[in-house]
Amino acid sequence: MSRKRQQMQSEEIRNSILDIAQRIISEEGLEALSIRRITNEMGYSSGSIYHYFKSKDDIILCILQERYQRIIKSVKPVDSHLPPEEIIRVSMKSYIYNCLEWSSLYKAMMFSSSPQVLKITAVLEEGILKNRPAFRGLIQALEAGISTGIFKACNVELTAQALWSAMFGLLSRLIIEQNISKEHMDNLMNRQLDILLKGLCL
Amino acid sequence: MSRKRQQMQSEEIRNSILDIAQRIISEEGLEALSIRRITNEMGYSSGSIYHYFKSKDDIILCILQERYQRIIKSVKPVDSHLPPEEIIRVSMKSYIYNCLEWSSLYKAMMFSSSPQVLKITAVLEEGILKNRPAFRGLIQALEAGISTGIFKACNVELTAQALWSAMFGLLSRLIIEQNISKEHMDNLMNRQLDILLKGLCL
Amino acid sequence: MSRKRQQMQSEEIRNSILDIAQRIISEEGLEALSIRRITNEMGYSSGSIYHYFKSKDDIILCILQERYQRIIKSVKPVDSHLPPEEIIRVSMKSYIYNCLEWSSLYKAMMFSSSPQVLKITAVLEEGILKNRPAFRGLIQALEAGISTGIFKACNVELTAQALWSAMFGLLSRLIIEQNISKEHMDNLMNRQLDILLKGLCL
Amino acid sequence: MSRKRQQMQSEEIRNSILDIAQRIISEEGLEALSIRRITNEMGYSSGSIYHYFKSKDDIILCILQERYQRIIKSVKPVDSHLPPEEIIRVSMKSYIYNCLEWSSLYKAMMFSSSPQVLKITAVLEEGILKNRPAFRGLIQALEAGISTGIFKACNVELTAQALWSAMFGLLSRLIIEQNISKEHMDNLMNRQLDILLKGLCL
DNA sequence: CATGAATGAGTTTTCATTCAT
DNA sequence: AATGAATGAAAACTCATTCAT
Repeated sequence: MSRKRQQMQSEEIRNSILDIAQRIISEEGLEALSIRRITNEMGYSSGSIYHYFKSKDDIILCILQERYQRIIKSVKPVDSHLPPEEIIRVSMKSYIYNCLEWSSLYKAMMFSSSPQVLKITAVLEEGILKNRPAFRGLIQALEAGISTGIFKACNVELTAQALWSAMFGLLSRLIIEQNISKEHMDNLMNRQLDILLKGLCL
Repeated sequence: MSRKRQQMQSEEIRNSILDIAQRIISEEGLEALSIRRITNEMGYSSGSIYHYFKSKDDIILCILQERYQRIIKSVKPVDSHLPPEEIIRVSMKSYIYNCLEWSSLYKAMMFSSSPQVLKITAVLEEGILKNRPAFRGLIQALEAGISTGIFKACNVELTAQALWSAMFGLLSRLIIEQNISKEHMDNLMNRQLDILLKGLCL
Repeated sequence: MSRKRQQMQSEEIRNSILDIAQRIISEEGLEALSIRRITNEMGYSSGSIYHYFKSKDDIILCILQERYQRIIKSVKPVDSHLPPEEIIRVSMKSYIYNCLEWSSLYKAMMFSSSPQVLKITAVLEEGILKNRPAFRGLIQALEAGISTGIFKACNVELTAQALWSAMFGLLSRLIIEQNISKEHMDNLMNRQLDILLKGLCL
Repeated sequence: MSRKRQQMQSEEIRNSILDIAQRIISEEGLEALSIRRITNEMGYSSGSIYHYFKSKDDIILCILQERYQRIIKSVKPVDSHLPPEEIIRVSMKSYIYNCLEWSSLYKAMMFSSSPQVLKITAVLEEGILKNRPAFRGLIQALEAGISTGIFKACNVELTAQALWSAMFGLLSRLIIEQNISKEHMDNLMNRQLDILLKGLCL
């Protein structure tokens, strides 16, 4: 009984460490993350964190793996009755806005070449998109667009990779350059989407 | 005579500092760069670096200006008699291949949000492309395409930003994911360029 | 038990830091104080001081608050039934003798223009004497003298500042010049006080 | 011939070192003085200063000895036909204003307990004022005041020391506390002088 | 399980001084 | 006489990690 309770507590503490660490990374970037800050905010002593994680790197990895996916999943699903172009346009913009809110974490994740992280984030490899639920919507929209004769027939995976990379490039620059006005952001997104969607058509 | 010789040596030492710094940045990222590491690798005391550079930031800036731009400038110019579409296609592919060869340095620079670095690398801000010689070719091609009636009329800067960001996204993923085959790379580039160029047309 | 013991130790270490710092300041001045010197003399690593104080400035502030004020407060209170002139004369002489015993620390503190130090030591600013308990006696004596018709009516704060500065000047020279005989010291103090007190009268 | 000229130059360079050092101390304080700054401002290399002075401390000492007296001497002489009270009042205010303009240098000099400096600055010792030309005016005014029956008979040297120390105290605090308004400064000086001069009278 | 003291290596920068040239 | 490269010690501060308690 008390063991179970302790286990629960232990799990909770682990989670609260991750929560705090995630918040620090999101708000102030990876460089601002320190063991001291986490433990201070928890009201714990600095040594205690080593009961739950074996190193700082371990914490970071856990956040990337356990938390990042929440962000991706939190992108609101788009009404699938809309025309395919509209689905692509809306979902991409929604993805961008969503990730901009977690930009530090997104950046840490998406710019990492660590094999463990790439297991989750890689998208360019051939055949990989089957394992990426987040791409399902995009692929279905492309297929729908092709079958309804709006889009030109094509290699759907390759096209999804090309499209997503384009949007990823814009999102990345928005995150990196930091000071782009909301208005200009919209212009950039719209212009890029106009080009991409026009480019898909017959 | 000996004065001249000293100057030579001085210049050589300055360069070797930049070499070492560049290597560290390329191999381990900007954050891994420290004065101590540079001087240790040179067998110098840490203070001596201040004979050659007035601060760490100064070193970084020099690498940006003296080294990074070499990479950008080493992109072969494209025959300007080609049709605009062709110019865009060829120069973008050439840019990608070129940067892939210096991928570590390129990554360190293009993914940095340091204000100094952004002074050189930022591209999204409104009106900024006038100061980016590297974009001259792209902008001229767009204008040429519009005036010859191949491309639809548009805001040229905005379009250049959208196009370049798209390509930057693909290039970034190629660098980050590392293991993409040459063949698939080409397919991705071609597919993206097909979409983008088609998207520009009337 | 052991917790309590640890706390004791902790308090002792904190005090020994302050002791060492105070000694360095007294013997060699504020500028000679460095974290390294303190920790070296303690046989500790330089970082460890940050367990006890959050910065060097914090240490200085503590010395000011915990140590310097002891000196000021150790000035024996003067029997308030004495005539105001006598109160001023006795308390000023007592202040001088007292501070001469801690002359190095007094000098280090009173000659410092560091903002932190001035927070505690400044006296000339208009309206500041309300916050200086050490001046209460002087001010009360002045007010008493005025109301009993011995002293001429005047701006009491301004007068207190002028009087105290005069005495401070003599004390400072006594500390700086070092070699003044006890007898001559007394002559100087008495002569200055005679002038000052005569100067206050109607 | 050329040797003489070289000697001249050598002397000139020495002086220009002192000039620059004095200016730095006056404008920014002793802590701001560095060999590098001096040589940079002269357009010389850092090593060259050691041909003219054997150390930084040597430079500081020379400034204190060779330059300080200029400041003291630059106090404008007061019209000796004025009444003694007026002479004392005017010359003390003039001394204060003068020294406030060179406050860093004055502070460095007057707060030093170095024997070499004290040879020049000491004033409290018995019998010492005979050797202090700067005190001649004050002593003469006191004697005049006594012989004309305005001031009470007294030990003139002791009185001069007491008066000067009082003024020195106010001046010191003005220098140390830094932020006193011109208006309040005047009030303080006037109040102190009122007390002191009244205190001298019969 | 938790503490908190302690370390030791790390960060950038400054500076007086030396010395071969 | 002058240079300028180089040193080495110093400055304050940070931080992940260890470990006895």
